[in-house]
Amino acid sequence: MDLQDKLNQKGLRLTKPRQVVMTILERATVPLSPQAIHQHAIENQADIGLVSVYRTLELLTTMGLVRRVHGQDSCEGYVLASPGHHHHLVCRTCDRAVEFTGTDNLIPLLEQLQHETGFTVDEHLLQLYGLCPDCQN
Amino acid sequence: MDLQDKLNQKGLRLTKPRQVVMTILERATVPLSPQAIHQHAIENQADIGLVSVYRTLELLTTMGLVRRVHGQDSCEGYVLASPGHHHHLVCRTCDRAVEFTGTDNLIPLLEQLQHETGFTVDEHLLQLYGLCPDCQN
DNA sequence: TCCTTATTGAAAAAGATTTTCAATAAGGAT
DNA sequence: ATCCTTATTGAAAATCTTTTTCAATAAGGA
Ligand SMILES: [Mn+2]
Ligand SMILES: [Mn+2]
Ligand SMILES: [Zn+2]
Ligand SMILES: [Zn+2]
Repeated sequence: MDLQDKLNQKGLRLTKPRQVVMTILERATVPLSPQAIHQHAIENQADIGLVSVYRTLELLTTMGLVRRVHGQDSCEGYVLASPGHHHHLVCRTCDRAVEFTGTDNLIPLLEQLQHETGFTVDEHLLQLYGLCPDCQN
Repeated sequence: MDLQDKLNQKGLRLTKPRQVVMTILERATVPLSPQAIHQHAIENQADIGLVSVYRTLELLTTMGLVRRVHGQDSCEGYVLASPGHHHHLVCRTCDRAVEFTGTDNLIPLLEQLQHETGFTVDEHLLQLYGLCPDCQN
């Protein structure tokens, strides 16, 4: 089922801005801010408004097609999200982000914490930072 | 070594805004935004400027005394950071945040990823979200 | 092709953060 | 205790980011 169907199914429409944002994110190797996405669009002769970039990112995020990546200091930007449980490993120098599959490494920790704190834990944010092969020299 | 010394050591000074921000964070149970901190200050008759709150948060963060906590959607705010390796468990309803000690649960995952991706991994961001005991009803 | 209405984009409004700069005060030196 | 240097403050302005409004447009089902 492609983007068109996923949208139409909910009474939503496949529009130029939505296609453009999606394509840009598909090609990106680093998390992109709304501004950066807008810039890319303009450079590719795709004349869409910044407002629509914001609106599209919000939509795609709630649809689970896009994920927000947090930087160490400020919030970095948005990346395409594969379906399922994933996290990101981000290069501190060039910002390149690779996705990795969530494991159950955390389960013992979660259980211990639920026990100790009385909290229930149902979501987590895990991001790793380091240097990509190219940036290690 | 107290805050005074830590600052003086670097040629920096212990000022009213810095004391006030630190005190407010010490008393807080939820991550606070710069605005929220400023508001607290005013309510406590401590007449400091919002600009200084920003500057102080940046300073305390680079000194490692304060940590920025990311929300699930937007960036939440700042909390006091105990020295050492810690993470936060945040209540999705009332925002209460409890700190927990970093464990070595992640080590196998890190090693596997370094191997598979060629990245070196030296930092990570881990935050857990759930419901605190009070908010479970 | 027509019709409904979701969506767009320009402009304005609202909010958040940073820069500037003269006035102030921290704290080492005398 | 008093000076002196200079780090720091805070008001205002500048800048940047995000949201709201609303008339014009264009998806896409009929
Ligand atoms: Mn963030
Ligand atoms: Mn996970
Ligand atoms: Zn890199
Ligand atoms: Zn709670």
